[in-house]
Amino acid sequence: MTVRVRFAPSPTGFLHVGGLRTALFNWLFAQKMGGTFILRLEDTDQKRYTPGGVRAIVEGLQWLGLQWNEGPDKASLRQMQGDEDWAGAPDVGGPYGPYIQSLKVKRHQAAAQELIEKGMAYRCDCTAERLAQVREGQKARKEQTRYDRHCRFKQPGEVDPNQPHVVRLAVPLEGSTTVHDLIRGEITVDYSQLDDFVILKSDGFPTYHLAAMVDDHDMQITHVLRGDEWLPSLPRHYLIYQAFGWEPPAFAHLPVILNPSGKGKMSKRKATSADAVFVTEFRDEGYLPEALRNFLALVGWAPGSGNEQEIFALDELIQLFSLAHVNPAPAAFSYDKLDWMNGMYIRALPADELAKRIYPFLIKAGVEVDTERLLKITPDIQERLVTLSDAVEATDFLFVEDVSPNPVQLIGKGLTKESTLAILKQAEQIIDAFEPFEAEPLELAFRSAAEAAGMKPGPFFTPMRVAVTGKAVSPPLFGSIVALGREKTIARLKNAQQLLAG
RNA sequence: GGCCCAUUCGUCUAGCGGACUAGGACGCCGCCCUCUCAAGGCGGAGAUCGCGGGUUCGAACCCCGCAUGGGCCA
Repeated sequence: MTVRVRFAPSPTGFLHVGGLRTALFNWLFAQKMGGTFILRLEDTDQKRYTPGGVRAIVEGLQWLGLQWNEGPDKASLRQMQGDEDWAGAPDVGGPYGPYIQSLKVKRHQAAAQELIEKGMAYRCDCTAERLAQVREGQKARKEQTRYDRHCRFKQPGEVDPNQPHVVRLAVPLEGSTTVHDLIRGEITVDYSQLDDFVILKSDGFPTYHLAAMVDDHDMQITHVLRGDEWLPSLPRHYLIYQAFGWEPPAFAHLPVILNPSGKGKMSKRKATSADAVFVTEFRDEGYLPEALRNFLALVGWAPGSGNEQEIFALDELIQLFSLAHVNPAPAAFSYDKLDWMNGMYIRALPADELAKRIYPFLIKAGVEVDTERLLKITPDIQERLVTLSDAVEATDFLFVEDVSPNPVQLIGKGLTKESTLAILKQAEQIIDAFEPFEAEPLELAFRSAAEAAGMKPGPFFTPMRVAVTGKAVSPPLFGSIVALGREKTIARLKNAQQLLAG
């Protein structure tokens, strides 16, 4: 049997890193097993739907390179609440559609009906007031609050199907069930812990429990890899499969991702405002998708067996991935390590490719980019970038008319105004006619100049650096000068001299 | 409150009964390299394997309690 897995997010408007990680593991597992990766939109809970939610999911997955084999087509996307439709909308489709939960409500209702007929579920018309009363009585007696199964033993027809009611699953009154998790092993739960939970709400919509199980079955899902927060409801899900007489898929519950502090689930509210949580934020801050993907693969998973590698090409990741090496313990999200990894990926990029990726970040920052200069400086800033957006600050001096050096920085440590002026003047003269106008020969020339002046290169270069780039910390000086061009360099050297003299 | 899951350096992890003087990575510290900043190289500190009991000739590894953290439900 071929493996079929699914990623089934709610279109809430954002794709959270936790969700992305779940998607990644599903995708990796599918690739590894030569299986099918399915995208399904779980939009049944109307409250959680926000316009643009589908888009956030689609773009997030595509950005990371997680293409699905089956999923919503354009027509059903258009039918969906909110009339989701945009130019880049995916049109994947597949034989087990629709892949949008709200479009299957009829199917879910029929499924509930089927269970009623089988005697595995029943209609319940208990009012909210009665339910509250029962709950309070239980509280007063310090019992577990749960539905008291009042309607379970009513005569057939006693609950009017045409009046508002819910449908509840008839949970076995005694005994226990053993559920299996691929990561944690067997878990036994006593039926007395479960109550007759609702599978169809009074508005006719299915609950998650019913809808997801029916859809998983309809789509012939073989492995459910989902967040660990679903583990407590696994017994209910087994019960639903049993009620229908279906064979349940294999389940694997992935550990949650915790805040960097390790306290509490990773969330926007708990994270420092600067910390990214949503996929779009990582993208906009200049993380490379391949770096985030590599990093995310390592939260909760490691190749194991003595393999200490951490940077993986995609095909290696697929090759090595295994559920057996998923760590069941929750893991804190380390921005430090992500930063390091992003830097590794940036340095591994060919320079022209890097320049291409940097370009949109400069444009977005309002920079008037001179492509030729960008191309020239890229190799010099490559090992200095943590994220792509760092390039804005690293290259700003190249794309403005003038810089405004700070006189205090201009006169470096151990220098005077006079000696600084002399250095700038000399620099101007050397650069004026220097050939070839390339970083290495320039550097050699200036090194001999420094030596002739009886100075170490560092202090000698400082006034030039500040004059040309406007700051004390910059990319390598001669690469910067070459990228800027002879004319502008000389103008800035003159400018700095004027600044000091005046 | 009930139930479920988890627990190895600050963090991510390797480890599946003897190979552990517990390995690697991020971060941190130091040195080297060096035109600033990085990157890179080398080295260092950092874990009585949450605690207590068992099982065993032998336990980070198996079992039981407890504690703590997390999650779900209310």
